[in-house]
Amino acid sequence: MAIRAVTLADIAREAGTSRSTASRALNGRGYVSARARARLLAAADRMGYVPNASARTLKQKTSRVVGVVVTDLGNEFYARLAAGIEQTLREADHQMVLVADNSDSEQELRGIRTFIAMRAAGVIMTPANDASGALLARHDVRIVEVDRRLADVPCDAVVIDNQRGAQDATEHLLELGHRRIGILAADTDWTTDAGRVGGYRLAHDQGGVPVDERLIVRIGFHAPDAETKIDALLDDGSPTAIFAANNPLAEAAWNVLRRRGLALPRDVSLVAFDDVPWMTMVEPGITVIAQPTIEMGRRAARLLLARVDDGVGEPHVELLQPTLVVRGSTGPPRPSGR
Amino acid sequence: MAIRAVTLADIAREAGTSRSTASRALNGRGYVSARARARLLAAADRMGYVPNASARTLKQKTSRVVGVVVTDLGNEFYARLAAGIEQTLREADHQMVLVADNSDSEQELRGIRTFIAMRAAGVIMTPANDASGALLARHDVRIVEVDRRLADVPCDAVVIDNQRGAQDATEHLLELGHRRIGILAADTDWTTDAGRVGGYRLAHDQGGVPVDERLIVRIGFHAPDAETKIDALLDDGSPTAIFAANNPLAEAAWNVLRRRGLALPRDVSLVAFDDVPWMTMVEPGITVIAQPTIEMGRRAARLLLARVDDGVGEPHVELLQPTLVVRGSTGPPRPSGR
DNA sequence: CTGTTAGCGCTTTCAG
DNA sequence: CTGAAAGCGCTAACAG
Repeated sequence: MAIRAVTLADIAREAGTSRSTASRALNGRGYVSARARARLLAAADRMGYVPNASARTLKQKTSRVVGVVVTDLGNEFYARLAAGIEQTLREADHQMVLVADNSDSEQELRGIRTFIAMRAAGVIMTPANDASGALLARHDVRIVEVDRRLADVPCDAVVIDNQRGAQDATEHLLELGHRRIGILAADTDWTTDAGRVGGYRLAHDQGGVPVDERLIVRIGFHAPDAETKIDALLDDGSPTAIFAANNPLAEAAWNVLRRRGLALPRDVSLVAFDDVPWMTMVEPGITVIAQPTIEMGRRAARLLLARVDDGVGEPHVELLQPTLVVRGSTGPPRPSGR
Repeated sequence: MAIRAVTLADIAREAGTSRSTASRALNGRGYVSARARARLLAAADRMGYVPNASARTLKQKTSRVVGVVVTDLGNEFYARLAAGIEQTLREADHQMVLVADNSDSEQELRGIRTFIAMRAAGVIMTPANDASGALLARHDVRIVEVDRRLADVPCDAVVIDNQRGAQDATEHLLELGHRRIGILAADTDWTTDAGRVGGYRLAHDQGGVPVDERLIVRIGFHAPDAETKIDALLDDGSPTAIFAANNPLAEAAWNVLRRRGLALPRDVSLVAFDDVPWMTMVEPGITVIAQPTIEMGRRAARLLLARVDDGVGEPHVELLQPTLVVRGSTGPPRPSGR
């Protein structure tokens, strides 16, 4: 239909001005007489003018695109993070180009390169690779890390207090009388898992309860054998409670417990890190360490936007506090022991 | 750090060739001697060359960006759709810029304009506004509609057979003996809701069961009064079964039933359109019309990619079949009646 | 096989 | 307040 896209030159000609004046009028910067502006605006509207973002980006050496990389869009947690980011970016008239990396460094790096190629205004990521930060910094693109920290260059971040949350969860269990608490954590070197395992240990230390290392189970992301490992924990570790340090592991644990016919909390107590919908719907509801996921996304976006405006400066790190929500899945251990 | 981004000219100079030759070497199209190519590639690598996407887009009048607009990223269904799209796009070395429109025409149009500005290779959307299609067509950008159809211009689409699914759900209930089946559908003019309500009616017609219009309840997206309307249905319509035509409505219905202490399926049967994780975790599990959501996203992306390569031609519409999965939430109505 | 040339559409000094 | 001019980085004829 459209023989040729309408350009600034077209509307300038139509309104009888130069391209420069047209540019000023349509962007609202620089002096333009009211009359000229009105004619230009009318012409643009009439001709259905849509500015060419590439041309502008080429000239200005920066775009309104923000690159976002998350681990897995199919995981409710990351989906909500992305939802918060998108919302805030949209309100600020920026665009989100979203890449999932399945926690694979190579995928992440490819995404990052694309963002550099697009002259992204900035990048928000749940990092998987500490080299990405340096690459981005070298190309002068701003970074905000969210959920976890990894970059070996200073950058903004918004994270949850993982240690505090895990400590709360563990103390809650300890107070109920549990002495053999299994912990299920992802098999990564991420700050999230380190913090959560750390909080678990700390609570034990402070409570004077020794930690049996067999109770600490690391399970890879998307590992097919998650349930097997949980079964093994149950068989060999005799835990009276389980702390699942992320929502897929909580789901796996819950499924194993159900399959084995173990009643919550009578036979085993369960606490999860990260609250997702099913946890309030099952009976009993799951006790959780809730995190403000969408809000984390929003804040990450705001931090990035601020950084883009203000340029360099001290890194801002926002540490949000998680909340222990006690529901029915936790209770005292069986008096009998085992 | 980087004083100035390294450009094609830099690496051409470094390798002692012209920019054109460098361009050919790095893109692998056109003749380049093996020696020149090797030198160029080495130089690019050494200097950390990242091509400038805007410059390329400006020249070629098209990018590798695909615009995607979904209704609500916070809804599991749309998140999975996006996940499937992203995965396929990534494998084909394209980028997804993702916008949520909250089923608001104005938001959608803004997104669309952005995509046009970016010279997107194409757009995939769960449409909310029939004007978007025309606008995109005018600017010569390819469209794939997913989940529902709306555009007033011919375009590719991948949708589920809503009528078939709803008919299956309703027949299942009818066969169990239900005669008063409530249906909860979104308050839209979308093909999804029309198809689902249509299938519900059709099953009744074919079964020779009259439909009481009071049993058909339309509830706006994100309506705060969803539960109120469901309560009203229960109070005034005396349904023995409820068919929730999308997953948020299923969740709302389930919550209302639980609050009122109604047992599934003894007091009321429940069927949902769209299978999400909680539906297998609650007790009893929810009988659903399952749709291959991630696969729908993948197919939409493949369709778009094919369209971008092949240019114009007959619209391809993929109609996927949903599956009835019977779980515990459906059973015969109470013999007593009410 | 390679280099020259000519833009793509926009913004931004800089004179007027 | 406005226009002329230059150029962002890349690609695509085209002529050698």
